[in-house]
Amino acid sequence: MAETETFPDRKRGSGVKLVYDLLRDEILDLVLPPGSTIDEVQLAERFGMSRTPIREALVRLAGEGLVETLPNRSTMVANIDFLNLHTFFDALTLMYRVTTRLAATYHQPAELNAIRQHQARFAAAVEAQDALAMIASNRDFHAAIAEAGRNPYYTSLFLRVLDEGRRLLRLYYQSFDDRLPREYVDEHEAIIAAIEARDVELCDRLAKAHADQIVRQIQKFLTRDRRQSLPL
Amino acid sequence: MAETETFPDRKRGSGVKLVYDLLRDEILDLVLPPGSTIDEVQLAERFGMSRTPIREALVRLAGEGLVETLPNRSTMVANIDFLNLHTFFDALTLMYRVTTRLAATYHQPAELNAIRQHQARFAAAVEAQDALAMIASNRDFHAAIAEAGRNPYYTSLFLRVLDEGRRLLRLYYQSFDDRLPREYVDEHEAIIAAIEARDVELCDRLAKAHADQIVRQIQKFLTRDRRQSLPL
DNA sequence: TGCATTTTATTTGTCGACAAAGTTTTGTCA
DNA sequence: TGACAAAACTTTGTCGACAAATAAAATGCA
Repeated sequence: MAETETFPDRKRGSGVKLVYDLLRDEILDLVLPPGSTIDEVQLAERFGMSRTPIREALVRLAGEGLVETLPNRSTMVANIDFLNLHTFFDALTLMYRVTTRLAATYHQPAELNAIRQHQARFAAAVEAQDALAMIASNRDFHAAIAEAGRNPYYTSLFLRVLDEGRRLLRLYYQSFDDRLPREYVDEHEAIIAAIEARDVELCDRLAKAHADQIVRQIQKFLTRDRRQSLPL
Repeated sequence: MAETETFPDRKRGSGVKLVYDLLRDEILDLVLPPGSTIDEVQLAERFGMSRTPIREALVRLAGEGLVETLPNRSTMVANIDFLNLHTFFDALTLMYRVTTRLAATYHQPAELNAIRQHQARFAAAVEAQDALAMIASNRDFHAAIAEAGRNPYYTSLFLRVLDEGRRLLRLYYQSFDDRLPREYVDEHEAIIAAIEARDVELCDRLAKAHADQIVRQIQKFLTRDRRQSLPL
């Protein structure tokens, strides 16, 4: 039997954010599978509110490409575009490099601290073999680096790319029994050190290597031979 | 006396797009000045519809950063952040380069054609000294190049940056009596040729030079000495 | 049975209404 | 007069209702 959610009385104006955040998480953690339809009325009942705030949350999600709305028809969770993954890898790599470079130049002590905290959480998640926490803290780690780079244009694109990556990584680790690699922890540490040393070129190289590593892992997963798992 | 707009019967679902497109244009052409407040009820009367579709259009505009919404308070046209223009220049330059490079690699004949058409309109606008048309077609020209590059992540960021640039350029040419420079026409032609030749490195250099040129012009405008125009 | 067409049902887009939050005006007292 | 409080007004966020659009079911016909 499913748990019954209860949403206590909330302040006027908080409903949209509540729905938005929850739907967003459910989409990115693949709780809502790509392509599945979203029912406004059902959500309205689930959250105990009218359709108006639900719709606003959906419009915002659509603006970020996490949801697709067909006119006069249902809105559905955005599909993962496996055919054009190379555009994703390309953007991911460039954004890793650019944001890490900028962080080396513009970071301030407090920001480096925030980055370290996310890294600590990331290391703990890897240690505990907690895939969801690892994916989330990895995203936060790189988002914090982008913040330190202080370019809102890059940050917003990077967040979008990282979110898309969150879905891919979830897919990846689901299929490999959630066994998490430790080399990322060390790579993160090296990146932190390079940012602190304000070594732009080293940051660039490390960011590129880090991106390549991730891209390679995902590609390995996508191109692996699935034939032996077919029943005969 | 102001012209009275009339909006004929429209199909169900078209209202949001109508409002969105019009508000967007008015914001980017500085018809709605940055910082000015937006009245939902007034818009609803103006377009002859209820507040619901107006609100949805505003939510979408907020998602693109063209409008800022204060909870329980008015929503206003986003301000231009003059203090952090360098982040804009940085992103603009990088996106010029990246999208032009990708266009050189991935463009197809039809797309090159579209790019040429925008360039023709751009040249005509410069010839006619029509600043608004020139700004719009310049944006379309570079957007078409991004399209040819086929990376939706880059395209979406680039469009956002170009839109922000539309406001800045409008400001620029308003203040200089809308006298339009012709060198951009030639630079555009060179870029087209480089894309057609699929010369990635040349595209990169030309895009960077083009970006630098624009950045320099805007900076010149922003830092010019305004003292002599003060009344004594 | 298989296909086209009408009926019914579901779902979306829009509306008018209303209450909560915020803003301005009015009123009171020092 | 000037500062503070109360009242009146404006604007926003949410709701329930309804009609247009689509999807599903039922019906008719060969």
